[in-house]
Amino acid sequence: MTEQQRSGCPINLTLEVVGDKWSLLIIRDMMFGNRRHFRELLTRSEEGISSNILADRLKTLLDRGIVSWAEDPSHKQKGIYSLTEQGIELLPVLAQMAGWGFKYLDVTEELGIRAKLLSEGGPKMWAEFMDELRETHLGIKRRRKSGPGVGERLQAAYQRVVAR
Amino acid sequence: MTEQQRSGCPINLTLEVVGDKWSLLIIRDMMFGNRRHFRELLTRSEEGISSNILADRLKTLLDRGIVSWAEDPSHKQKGIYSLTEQGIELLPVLAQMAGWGFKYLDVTEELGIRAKLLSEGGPKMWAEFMDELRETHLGIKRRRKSGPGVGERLQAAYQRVVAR
DNA sequence: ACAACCAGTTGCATAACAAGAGCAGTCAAG
DNA sequence: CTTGACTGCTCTTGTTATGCAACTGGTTGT
Repeated sequence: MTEQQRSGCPINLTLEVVGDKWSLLIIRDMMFGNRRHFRELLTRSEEGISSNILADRLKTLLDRGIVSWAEDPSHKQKGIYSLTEQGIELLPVLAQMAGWGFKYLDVTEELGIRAKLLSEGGPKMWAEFMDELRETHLGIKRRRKSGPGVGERLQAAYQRVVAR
Repeated sequence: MTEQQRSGCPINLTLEVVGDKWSLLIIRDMMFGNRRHFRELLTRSEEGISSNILADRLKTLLDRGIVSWAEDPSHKQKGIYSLTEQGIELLPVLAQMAGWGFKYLDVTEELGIRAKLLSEGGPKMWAEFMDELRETHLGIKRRRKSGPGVGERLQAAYQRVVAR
C-alpha cells in the first residue's frame, strides 16, 4: 500500500482513508447489520465483496484505527471485528450519504427505508445510535432509554417492508 | 464506463456516483474555491489532478446531473461548470467528512480552518451556505442577509491563517 | 503575426481491483 | 478418531482504473 498523501485538506485525507468503493460498505455492514466476523462480512454482504478485497480493507481499517480486532472466545479461529470511536463517528457521514442517495438515486424500497428514517431522525437520532454502537462495539454501558433503540427500530422497519 | 449496479442500497449507490478519489474533490473545489472552468479545476487543484481524469470525472458528473455545463459568453472556448441542486446538496456530506477528517487526521492548519468553522457552524450554517451556492450556481436570488456570507467568512478565515 | 491560453484527447505504463480456487487449522457429530 | 463443514484468510490469473506526459485544434490578447 503506497502511502503518499496528496494534500493536508481534511476532505482529501478522509477520502484517502475511506474513499474507495468498499471501506464504507464494510463499515455500514458492521454498523447496521452488526456483521462482526470475516465470514459474515463476506457472505452476507449485499454487494458481494470478494475475500481478498475484504481482507485487504479490514487490514487497512485496522491500521487506521477505524476498526479493532479481538479473539472470539467461543472459537479459536474466529476473530471479532469492532468499530472504534473513530469508526463509530463515521455514522454521520454515512447518514448524510444515505440521505442524499435516498433522495436522488434509484434506491430499492427495502434498502431505502432505513436511510429515510435515519435522514428524518437527524443528528439527534444519530447521536443516540452512536451511543448504542458504543455499547455494542466498545462495551460502554449507557443508561437505558425507554423503548426500543434506534438499531432495533431501523431493523423493525426494514422487516416490515420486506414482509410486504 | 461499465454500469452495473451492485445493490439498491442508498449508501452503495451514492458511493457508485461519488465514491472515487476525485469526484468529491472536484465538487469541493467548485463549492469552496469557486473553480468553474476546466483549467481552474486542473491547475489550481491542491492535489494535482491530471487532465484526463478531470475530463472523465466531469463527464460522468454531467451524466449524473451533479454538475451542469454552459458556454461562457466572454470566451468561445470556455465552458462554465455549475453545481446543480443535487450537487449543492452534497455539501452536508462534504461537511461531515471534513469534520471527521479534521478531528482524526493529520490536517494542515490552513486547510483545516474551514473544516473547523463549517463543522462548528452545523446544519444551520450549511443551509445558509447552500443558499449562497444556489445563488452563484443556479442564479437563484435570495434575500440578502446582513453581514458577510458563509463563503466569505470561510475565505477570510483561511486568509488569516495563511497570512501568519 | 505570434505567444499565451483554452478544453480537452491519445498512447502507454503501472497500480488497483476482482473472481475463484486453494489451504491449514478448528470444531462438532457420528 | 474420522469426516465434513467452517474458520480466516492467501494465491493466481486476469481485467479495469489510474496517472503521466505529450499532443491537438482552436481562441484571444497584444
